[in-house]
Parts: sequence; C-alpha cells; structure tokens
Amino acid sequence: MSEEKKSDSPGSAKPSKAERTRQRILETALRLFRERGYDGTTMRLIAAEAEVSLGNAYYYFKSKEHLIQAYYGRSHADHLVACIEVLNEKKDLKARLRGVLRAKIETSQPYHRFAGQLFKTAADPASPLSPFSPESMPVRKEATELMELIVSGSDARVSKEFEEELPRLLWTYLMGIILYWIHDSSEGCRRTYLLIDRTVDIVVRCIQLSTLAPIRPLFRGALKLLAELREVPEPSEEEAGAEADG
Amino acid sequence: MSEEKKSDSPGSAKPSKAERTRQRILETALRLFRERGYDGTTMRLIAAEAEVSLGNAYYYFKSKEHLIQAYYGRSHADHLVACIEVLNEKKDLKARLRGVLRAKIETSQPYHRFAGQLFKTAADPASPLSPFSPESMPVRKEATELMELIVSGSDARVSKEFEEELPRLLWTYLMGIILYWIHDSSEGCRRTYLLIDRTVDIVVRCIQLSTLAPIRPLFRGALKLLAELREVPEPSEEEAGAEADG
DNA sequence: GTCTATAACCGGATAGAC
DNA sequence: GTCTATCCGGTTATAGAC
Repeated sequence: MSEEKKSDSPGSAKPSKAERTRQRILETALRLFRERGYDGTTMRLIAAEAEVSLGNAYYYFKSKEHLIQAYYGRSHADHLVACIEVLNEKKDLKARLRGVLRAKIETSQPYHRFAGQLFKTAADPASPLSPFSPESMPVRKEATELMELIVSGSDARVSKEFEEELPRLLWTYLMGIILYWIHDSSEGCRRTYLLIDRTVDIVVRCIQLSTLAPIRPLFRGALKLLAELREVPEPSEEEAGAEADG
Repeated sequence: MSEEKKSDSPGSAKPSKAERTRQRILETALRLFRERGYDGTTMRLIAAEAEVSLGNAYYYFKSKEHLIQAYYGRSHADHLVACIEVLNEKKDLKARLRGVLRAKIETSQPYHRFAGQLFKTAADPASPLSPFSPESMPVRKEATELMELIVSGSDARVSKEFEEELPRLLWTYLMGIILYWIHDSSEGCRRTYLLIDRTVDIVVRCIQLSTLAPIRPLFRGALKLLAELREVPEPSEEEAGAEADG
C-alpha cells in the first residue's frame, strides 16, 4: 500500500517509465528473496536481473532494507485479500481471529526463509524497519485496523474500556505468532498452526471474560499497567543522529 | 564462562601470551562496543586499538559475531556476581525473582545501545547467535539453571509437574523483559524496571496458583500445549549447509 | 603446530559525470 | 534517471615467523 507514492492512480493505464522500472526492480528483488533468501541476494544481482545498473537500483530504493519496507506493504496487501472471505462470512470471533492469523502465515509461507533473515534487520530498534519505528507506522496502523475489524465485525461483546486497547494487543499477539513462525522449522510449519489453534482459544476466552464482573479488576490492572508503561516519559530526543528520511 | 577453552585454570598466575592477546582483543572490543555501538565499531579499529593486525584478530575470533558470544558469556558472569547477594539473603520468591531480573538489566545497562544492534544479528534464527541456536546452548543452559536456583532456593511451593518446565518459562520471561529493555528509550530505562515490578507480581501469583486444586486443569492444559509444540517433528535435517563448526 | 601480518575479495553504499 | 568508479568494512587467502 505505502509502496507507491507516485502520481498515477492505481488502476490507471499508463504508469510512467520510472514507475515501471521501480516495479521491475521490486518484483525482481522479491522473487530473488524467495528463491535465495535475503543474504543470498545481492544488490548487484537484483540490479543485473532487473537490467538496471547498481547505482540505478539505489536511485529507486535507498537501501537494501528499503526493499523490505516494500515487502511489508506487499505482504499486508496479500494478507488482506486472503482475509476477505473469512471476514465476510464468519461472525464468530474465534473463527475470524483464527482465519486471519492463518491467512497471515499462509500468505507469508513463500517468504519463510527470507522472513528469518529479514527479522534480523527488523529487530534493531534503531532501524527504520523495526515494526515499532516511526517509519513503519503506516503498515502498523493498517495491520492494527485489521485487528479492529476482526472484533468489530464479530458478534462478540467487549467491555468498553477494553475495546480501545484490544486491537493493539491483538497486533502484539500476531507479532508473537510471527516470531514463533520465523523460528518454526517443523514440516509445513505445523507447529505454528497448532500454536494458533490452541492460543486463539485462550485469547478469545480471555476477551469474553473481560465482560464478566468478577474478573474486571484483573483486566483493569493489566490495562493500567499498559497505560503506565506508556506514560513514563521519553528523554528529550537528541541522539537520533540519522538524517530524518532524505 | 564459555569464553576460555584454553589450558590454564582461571585463577592461575601466568596466562599464556596467546591468552593475553585474546583477552586484550576482547576487552578492547567490549570497550569500543560500549563507546561506539556495534555497527560503529569496525574490526579494523578493534585490531588497531588492541595493537594486533586485522588478520590476527580473526585468528582469535572467527567473526565479529563471535565477539558477541564472548559478550554473552561475560554478561552472564557479571549477572551471576550481581545476583549473589539477593539469592543468598532472600527467601521470598518474589524478592528473588525481582532481584535477579533487575540485576540483569543493571549489569547490561552500559551495553544498552550495543544490545539493540546486537539483537539484530541474534534475531536471525539461522545465526549461531540466536539464543535458540545450538551454539548458544551453554549460555542458555547456565541462564536456565539460574532461573531454577531462584525457585529452588525460595520458600515457595511449586507443583511437581510444573517444576520441571518452570525454569524454561522463566527464561522465556527474562527474554521478554530483555526484548522490552532493548526497545526502551525511557530515561534510565525506568519503564523496564516498572515492567519488572509489575509483572513479577503477576508471575509469582501465577506460580503460587499452580498449587491450587481448582486451577490445576488450566495449568495442565498450558503445559500440554508446550509439550505438544515440542512433539511435532522437525523435518529431517539436511539443508543446514554450514560446515559444523570448523 | 602456534601466532602474526599483508593483500586481496565481496557486497552494501555513495559520488558525480552524463 | 542512468551509469561508472570508488569507498568502506566484514571476511578470507596466504605467506611467513616463532
């Protein structure tokens, strides 16, 4: 989604030559990432296969890591498509959540190896690729909105105060699943699917419990902790150092 | 701990010249990591400041990442020292757990920036530096044993079946805290300390609940899930490719 | 066999000409 | 927008010195 900032409306007939070149580089890169992993794919190779010079590739993507941002966008778009059906047809919260999580893993499967190496650069909190970084805000926001959609389109009741925090919590949950998946070397990543099936059950049960009066205090405590953690002030930013996106 | 495989017993008087050179390189590297971060420290600089040639530095440490393994060892040793007091003096589980966690953060503080960049290479599941990798087994084992010590030296009662899994769970909990700490940019990492204080409370309460009859089934379910996840077989290993430690 | 050093190689990234 | 030439840093090859 956030990968095309340029002129033409998405559906229009004639993308500029530049746009086509950019697209060609991206497609080539994604293909090579699938085929050879992240480290196994050199910028020189991407440039060669996309039939542009090395410098030219860098004209379109400021760094190898920026190709990953593009991957994020693509991955989320694929995920959305794969989710539509279950979100349209099911009202049951558990089925919706399970469907969305499985769809994420399924659409990501071709990139499993890549994702591991990818995670490596994404894990650095200073990297613009960290899912927590400002630069990742757009994708994170879209993903969080999807989480919200799971709940709001379901027939489940959620306590008001919990409702606001829930999408972020579900997103964190999704990150956890992905983290597990990245390390999952079982055949066909069966363990990850098992983890989803089992934990979805627990998570949904917890959400439903949140409406239950006797349990409320516990949830309030947890929510308060989350709020507190956000309240402790950051030190005045001064060392970021990186030239804020040229 | 695992950083000296060589001859001399630790306390002995005359470490070989080689051992001193190795030590000099490591100390220099750790100092530079603290001062300039991981990416900001080049192997050439480490070599220069340690007054050895570049090639020589590589003789002692197979790669820049291997310096990180050495850091792990050092970090754990420092942690142990910082833990002794609380482990000797307190019997209360909560106090012990809290003390050990805080000690980990305190001793790691000088490396906060470094740890972020470090985590980047550690996050790749294929990397020998992943905390889940076989190569990290020794440090992981030691750390898990420390977790066991927290519980076994306390006056808390733990259900038998839970006892075996608990150290691993606590280690995962510690990893979570560290992950949070790495991303924590609050002043003096106050958020992390807050997170510790609050979650220790919850964790200890859960452990104590494990002895309560009515809750047992819930714990059994969770333990069973963990077991199941381990049971799903790995595919026959064949693609590891890396020459198993030359 | 243990240690040390120099000179490459490779790949990510940049400068600057066209 | 496209290229070539170059830098920089991790890593390796390899040749010697002890």
